[in-house]
Amino acid sequence: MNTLSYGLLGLLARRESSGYELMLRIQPFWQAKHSQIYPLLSRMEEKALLSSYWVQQSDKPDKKIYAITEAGMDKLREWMHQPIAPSVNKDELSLRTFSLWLSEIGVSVDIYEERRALYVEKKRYYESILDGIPKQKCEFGNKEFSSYILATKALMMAETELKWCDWVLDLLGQHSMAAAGES
Amino acid sequence: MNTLSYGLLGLLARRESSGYELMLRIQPFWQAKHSQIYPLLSRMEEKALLSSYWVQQSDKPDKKIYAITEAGMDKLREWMHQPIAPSVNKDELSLRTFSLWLSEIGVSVDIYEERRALYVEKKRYYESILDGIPKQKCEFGNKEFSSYILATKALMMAETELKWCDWVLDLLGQHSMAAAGES
DNA sequence: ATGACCATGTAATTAGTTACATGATTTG
DNA sequence: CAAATCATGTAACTAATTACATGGTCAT
Repeated sequence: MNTLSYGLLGLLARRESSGYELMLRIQPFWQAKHSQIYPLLSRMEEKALLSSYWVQQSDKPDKKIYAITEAGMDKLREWMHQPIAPSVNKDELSLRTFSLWLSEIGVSVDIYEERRALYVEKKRYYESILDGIPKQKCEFGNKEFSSYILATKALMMAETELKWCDWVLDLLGQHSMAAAGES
Repeated sequence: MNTLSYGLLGLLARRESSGYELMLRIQPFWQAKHSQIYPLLSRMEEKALLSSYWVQQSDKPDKKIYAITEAGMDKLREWMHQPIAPSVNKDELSLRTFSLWLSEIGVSVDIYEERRALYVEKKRYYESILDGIPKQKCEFGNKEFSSYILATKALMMAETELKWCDWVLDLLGQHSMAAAGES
């Protein structure tokens, strides 16, 4: 049982979902493709941590709905007492930034403008998520509490990254102006 | 050539290093173990992107120093014009937080206290890194500029995560007090 | 003496991506 | 009419981790 499996159990402990839906639901926390999730769900069902049934749909393809079993809930509760691995971040932009001295300023500006737009979008997304969470339920013990603090974190992080992009773009702008003044 | 390889080229474009040192230097941007880096370096040397020589040491084990070749620099410069992949973040704490409603409050407090300590340490680390960068060199075009903006980002992110931990711990504290008042 | 740091490497396994395969419906 | 969304799955490959293997120095 890897971390992703426990993540899927956690999602299914809230509500049953299709593999496709689970793939979408887990994206904010753990980026995994459907080709990794489908075989995992099969193996978890073999171990009786999940059960499933097919739902016929007329307009869309049929779907297989997974639900967590009591054995699955036990596994999930067990996991809650295990040590937590430190986060793994793999950001190509950081590696690229490290070699920025090899780039022209115009190319650099484009890079951070692009990232900036991404974080503006992300910020809007998490703001809308937070709007959808009823605040009176945001207390420890409720499922909404988790969603609330996670969405808040994602929003805070997006805001910080956005601020950083703006700051970098400002530094790059200053440099361009100084270069223009010198010529 | 994967992203990690280009990251290693970027590090070596600044200064030559041993595999062990590269493993340490790349950690802030890309978490990779020595067992992944050593074979990669070998393959990059085979492709003539790197050259190497052994340095005898008396007190410590001998080491193999890698340097980037002109072909390696060309590859690196080429990469600078390629599209940048979005960042991948895999944080077990997020998955765990999602299932927090299954935990007791004491266990939850411990989890965020632990993470808090980690970010306090991280904040201190990046503050010391920033102290070590001469500010007059922090302009676009210098190698120091990259280090400066990357360390600033890491500091900003650590501060945000720290703020979030404090906020969560405050919410958990409020809950404990409310529970005590009710009893 | 126990563990951490330095230093390099390989072998076995698991995790994750890309590509293949299918096919209807909706939106621009 | 092209692209995106919904929906499931497998096959081939690459990336990454864990474990094995060695061995000296230094600090607690």
